[in-house]
Amino acid sequence: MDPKYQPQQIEEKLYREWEEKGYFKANINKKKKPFSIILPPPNANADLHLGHAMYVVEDIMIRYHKLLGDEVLWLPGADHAGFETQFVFENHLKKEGKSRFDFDRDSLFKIIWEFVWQNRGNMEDQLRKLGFALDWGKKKFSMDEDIVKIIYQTFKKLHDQGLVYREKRLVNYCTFCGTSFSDLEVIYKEKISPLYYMKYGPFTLATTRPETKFGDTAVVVNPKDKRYKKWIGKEIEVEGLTGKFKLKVVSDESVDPKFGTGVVKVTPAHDFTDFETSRRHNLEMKQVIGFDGKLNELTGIYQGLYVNQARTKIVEDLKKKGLLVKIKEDYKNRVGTCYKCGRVLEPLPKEQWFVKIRPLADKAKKLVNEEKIKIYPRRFKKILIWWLDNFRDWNISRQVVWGIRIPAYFCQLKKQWFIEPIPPKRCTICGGQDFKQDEDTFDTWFSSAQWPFATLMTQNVIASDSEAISKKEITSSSLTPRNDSFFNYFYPTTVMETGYDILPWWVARMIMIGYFATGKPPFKNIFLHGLIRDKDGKKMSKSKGNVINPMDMVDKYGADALRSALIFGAKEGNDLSFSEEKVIGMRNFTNKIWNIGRFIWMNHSVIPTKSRLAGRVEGSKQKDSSTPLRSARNDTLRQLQKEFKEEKKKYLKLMDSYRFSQALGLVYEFLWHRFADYYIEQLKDEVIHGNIEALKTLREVYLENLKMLHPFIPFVSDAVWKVFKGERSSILSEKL
RNA sequence: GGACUCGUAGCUCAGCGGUUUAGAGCAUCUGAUUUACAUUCAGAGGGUCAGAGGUUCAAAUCCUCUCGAGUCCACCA
Repeated sequence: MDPKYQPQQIEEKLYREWEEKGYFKANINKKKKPFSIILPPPNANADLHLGHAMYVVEDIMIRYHKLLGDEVLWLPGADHAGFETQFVFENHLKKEGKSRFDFDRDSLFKIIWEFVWQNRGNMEDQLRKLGFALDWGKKKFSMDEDIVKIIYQTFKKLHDQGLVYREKRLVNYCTFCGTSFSDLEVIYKEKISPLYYMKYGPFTLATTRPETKFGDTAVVVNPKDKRYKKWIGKEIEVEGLTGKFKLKVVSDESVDPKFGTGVVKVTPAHDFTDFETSRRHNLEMKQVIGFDGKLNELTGIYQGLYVNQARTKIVEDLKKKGLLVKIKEDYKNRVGTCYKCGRVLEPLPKEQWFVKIRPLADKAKKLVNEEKIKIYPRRFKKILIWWLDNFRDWNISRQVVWGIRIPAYFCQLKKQWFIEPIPPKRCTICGGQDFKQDEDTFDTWFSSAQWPFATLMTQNVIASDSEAISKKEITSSSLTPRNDSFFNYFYPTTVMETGYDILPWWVARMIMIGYFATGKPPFKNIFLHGLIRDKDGKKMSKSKGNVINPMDMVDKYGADALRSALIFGAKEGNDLSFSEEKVIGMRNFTNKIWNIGRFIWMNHSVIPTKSRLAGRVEGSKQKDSSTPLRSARNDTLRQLQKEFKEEKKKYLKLMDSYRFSQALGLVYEFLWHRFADYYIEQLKDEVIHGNIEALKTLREVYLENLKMLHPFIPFVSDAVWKVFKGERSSILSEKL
């Protein structure tokens, strides 16, 4: 054994061995308890960041349950990450002086596919470097043919049950990125938006968006507002920039009489509140801004101007015409922006596919309330329920090429949509050839929402017992004969572990869609971890320059050090502060583990000889073999065994209640400051003089602790284990 | 406006199903070593546990309020 633990010489080789010997392979074993986790699939084309390294929490659970003797599955995969990936790719194109408009749909898809495949291997190698006990043979990609087939079946099932519908509605649309989003993708930013008070027929009203006035189809006031009561139901004539026009005055509770002048113009095509108002009052919708972000032909001389340009010009013209009363320049409001490019989003009316959330969310809520799905830390239960109560219908259409194309077809003859999971040869509606597939792709989260069951349903694993083989199950839609025994054994999965930041995006939707598709919750437990911050508790970001690359840490200090730095002293579910110093501290810990082993091994492997003894004893105090001391040593041994017993009991309790940080802290404290600093120091001379009893006790307690530490620091623990138990042994075939 | 998290040693944080002198890592200071490990060991300094009430024999821990930091959500036109 080297005097120093050198992870660089051990980790890669050891991981390869684990993989080759099949320690990570899951099978169907009805004699064992199944324990399964589906890895939250990283983007296929990106490198891992520290957030991904937090999957170490999952590896801890996986390895711990392996040690408990469960049949364990940790299933890896990658996500195509639709719009995200296309956005990255477009930036890449920009560097070459090109844009997405230089390609037709098919060739754009093809070059993005190639781009993704070129960048794909990195992520998997990085997960290996972190030591994750993933069952690589079962990895899936969200665009695998069989996965897509399942996504399509679910979509059809939702549609058949009236839970998917197509409707023209206001959606958040980024005119730069060229796609719509769901509510969740919108980032609201506080901005200074001058509030313009303008003359509007007999009224004065306040607006931040004068350029939308061409799309106004009514004026609304509060029904209780005495000032305007007499106008309700009447029609007014308004002098505008492009001539006179007439509008109805309606009343609606949503209007706050105290805001502005208490009169609001209604622009149903370009404002969410107004859209709702228009539905309540049956108002016409008039779109004056196009998907290119420019004003359209309904705006007269303003046609062709971008929204911001138009606003400036319209304000000038209003001034000239004497229609502008005043401007509140310092007015602040919140504006929806694109989460990728940061530009202001435009609410625009568009026909899209929506998932009807209410029935799905209600069922999901029941599962959570009845603890069919448990969530840790507990406080997130309330947050999850809040989301399930407040979700609105989910727009799943994206105008992005890189994605899973929606299997919806439009019959040109009957002007109707139909859904087919398999590309149809003929129109389902009229039997003819005249139909066209929807150009749009699914929101990535629509496929992610199906990840747990989709990945398990597409495994070709057959049960080892003949009973299961003879009972080949066929899917309800009978598209593909499928062996469901693997799915049945591992689903619902045991734990879904991910960051709390994607609770509504992913976790909630997996519950809703997973339960809909399978009649079971996709997982029994949810465990949420926090976000990683820098050593001053600040968010890591490229612009701040405080980003730490996890792979650098692995190269410098070893995967074990990085892993334990992410766990040690961090409260589950809370953000944690991370620094290189912390990794160094944990590297010292791995070295300590190594050296404790080295000490025991050195004495263990060398049978004490007289000359050796003489060499050692010379210069020391020479009192070790006297009888009173011997019995004192025996007391020490008993004390050690007692202390270890308590430690292990506490450890199991902590591990079982997901308090990994405390479990690691416990073993850290015990092994370093009790076992090494105290017990080894006490027994050192004894051991060197060949006290077999003392050595045996130290060895046993140490090896037990190695097993306990293995989930946290798999490399060094197994490396030392092999020294003691032989090259062909591994903690991975041990039991706690 | 709603919800949540946090305010504990110089810094970053544990501890919070209540109980002896409140902990860790890093940092600081003093000392040790022909050594399993200097990626080490022994020891020291450093905290009225944000503040104020309350419950209790007993509170950093439970309850209420106040102040401060941060996060998420919400149709202020």
